[in-house]
Amino acid sequence: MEKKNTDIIAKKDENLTGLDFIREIIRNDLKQNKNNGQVITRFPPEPNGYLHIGHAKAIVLNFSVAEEFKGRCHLRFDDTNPTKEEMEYIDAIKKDIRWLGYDWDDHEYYASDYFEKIYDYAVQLVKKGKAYVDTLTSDEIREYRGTLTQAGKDSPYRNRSVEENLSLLEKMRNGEMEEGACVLRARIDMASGNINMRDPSMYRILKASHPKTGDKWCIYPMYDFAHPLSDAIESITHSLCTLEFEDHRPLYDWFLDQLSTPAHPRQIEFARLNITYTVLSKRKLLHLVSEGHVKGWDDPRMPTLSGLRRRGYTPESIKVFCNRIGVAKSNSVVDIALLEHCLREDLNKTANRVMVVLRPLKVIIDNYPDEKVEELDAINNPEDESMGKRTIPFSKVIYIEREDFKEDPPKKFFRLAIGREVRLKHAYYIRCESIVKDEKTGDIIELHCTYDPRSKGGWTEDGRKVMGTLHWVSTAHAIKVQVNLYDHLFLKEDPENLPEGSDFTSNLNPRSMEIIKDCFAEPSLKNAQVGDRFQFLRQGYFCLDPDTSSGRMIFNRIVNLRDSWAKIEKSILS
RNA sequence: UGGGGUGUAGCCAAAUUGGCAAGGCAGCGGCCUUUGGAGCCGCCAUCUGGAGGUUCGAAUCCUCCCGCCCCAGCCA
Repeated sequence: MEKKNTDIIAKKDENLTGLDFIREIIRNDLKQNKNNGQVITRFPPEPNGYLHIGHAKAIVLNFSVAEEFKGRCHLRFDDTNPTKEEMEYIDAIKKDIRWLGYDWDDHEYYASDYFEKIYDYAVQLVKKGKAYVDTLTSDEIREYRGTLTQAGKDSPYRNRSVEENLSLLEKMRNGEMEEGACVLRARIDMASGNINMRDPSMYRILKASHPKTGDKWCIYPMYDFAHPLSDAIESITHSLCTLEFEDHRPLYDWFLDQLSTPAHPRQIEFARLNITYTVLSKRKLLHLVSEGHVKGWDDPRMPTLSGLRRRGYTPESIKVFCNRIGVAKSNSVVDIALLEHCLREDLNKTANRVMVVLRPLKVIIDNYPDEKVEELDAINNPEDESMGKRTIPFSKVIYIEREDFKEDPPKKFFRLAIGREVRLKHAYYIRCESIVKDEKTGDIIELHCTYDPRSKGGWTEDGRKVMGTLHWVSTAHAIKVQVNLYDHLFLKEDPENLPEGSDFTSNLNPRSMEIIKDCFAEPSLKNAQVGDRFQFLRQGYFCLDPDTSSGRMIFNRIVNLRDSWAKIEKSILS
């Protein structure tokens, strides 16, 4: 038997608990057979900046709701303000949505596609006496609007005749009026407690060239007028937006009630996403880019989708995250640890393991033959055997991680120290016999070790217990690579939490990026392609950056591995 | 006495609409481990912003109080 839309269990990823309130509303609408059982949503970005993970929440919501209820989701650019919008952003937005894995077929629309229709609707309102041209200055309009606690008062031009309004509106459209000389206003109620209803502006004069319509128009509709009409023209059934538009809803409905449109979509508001240690406002992100605090919109530290992509985030992890945080109406701040958890969860299953030494310390294995090289077997991903195996060259001189040796090992440190034995992953047990220091600085230059030939592959039959396992790389075979270590862009959980007089950039983390130039990677990494993701054993997940050139590979750290030793170390210190 | 929202654990967030507080993250123990990764097991709200009330029974209903968020663009 065919499934009805209402039978669909949403949120496939999650347990079968209640639907979020939006899916609940839609299900009920469907039960009552509203909209002929159709569900059409839309994602309406303004092309004035890059998409960030907050938009991803809206994208995932709109597209997955549409899919779950067998409807569709439109992509519509809300391009009603040519002074801020650019083609560059349109292209970037499309690329980002596709990267997330969504497809809008041919339902790609622009509010500007509807400018003619929207204008006609405006004329209708004027004819009904529900809109008028106001020649008050913008300052005067603000004064007349009143305050939060005091009613506004009517503009002296509020009662112009329909004929005069019509001719004035036409003059606005024809470019016969100066920018700022007048606006078209809805005639609603200057005493409303809801300020949005105090005769809001519908059209303003902007003598600016538009990325799509060029110089065809010199008046542009305001969001509050264009949005409900665009939704209605596309027969959107559920228009999902963020909480700050809640008190615009009466206006949204007012316009649609006054006009006879093909549909009257239902606007539903949900809480926008906030994440700890992160700033998610286009204005602030633009500021970070334009003031050079980051290297661009796609800087791997940015929460933009292009930044996350370059950093190495998988689209899958972002979608899982968006589903896991839920959709509700209370303002919330999600712990960035949840995002990182979703990332690791995905990468753990999909990323090949390789060995890379970030801060090398030379180890000479005294009892290993000088010229001998062995090719040792290594599994690519212990989570998934089907990802295969590779070999790694082993020889007398290797690098290990500097922090894996300690002259004075603290309690619970079970890595290398003089007289101790550890396992080299996939290779042999080695014991540290002596160390060589720089006479002047006292720095450790190299370690002398011996290996146990019976421990080939990393184990022995005698059941000897070896606690530590280190990653390593053969010096003669290693390739030198650059590694960029990233950390949170902001020092404070809430970057907006500032002392009086300073701005959010004072909370920037000065150590959000650390570049390590001379790292040594196992030779198999030679074949890596830009965008490939790996787990550097015991270090974290890394992604080959597009700045990589033939002479220099650059890896971005996507996220570190959970590090329980770091916690132990911290508790020992305190 | 401006309007609109919202309060469930450190952070998100459910609770089939009055039936006895899911789940995830974080944290904490333990097991396991050729990654101090992963995995596995256990613990983590006598209680839903507060105070009253209705009821056999309240996070859900009523009353009052408190906190937090949004709105005074010719931005979206």
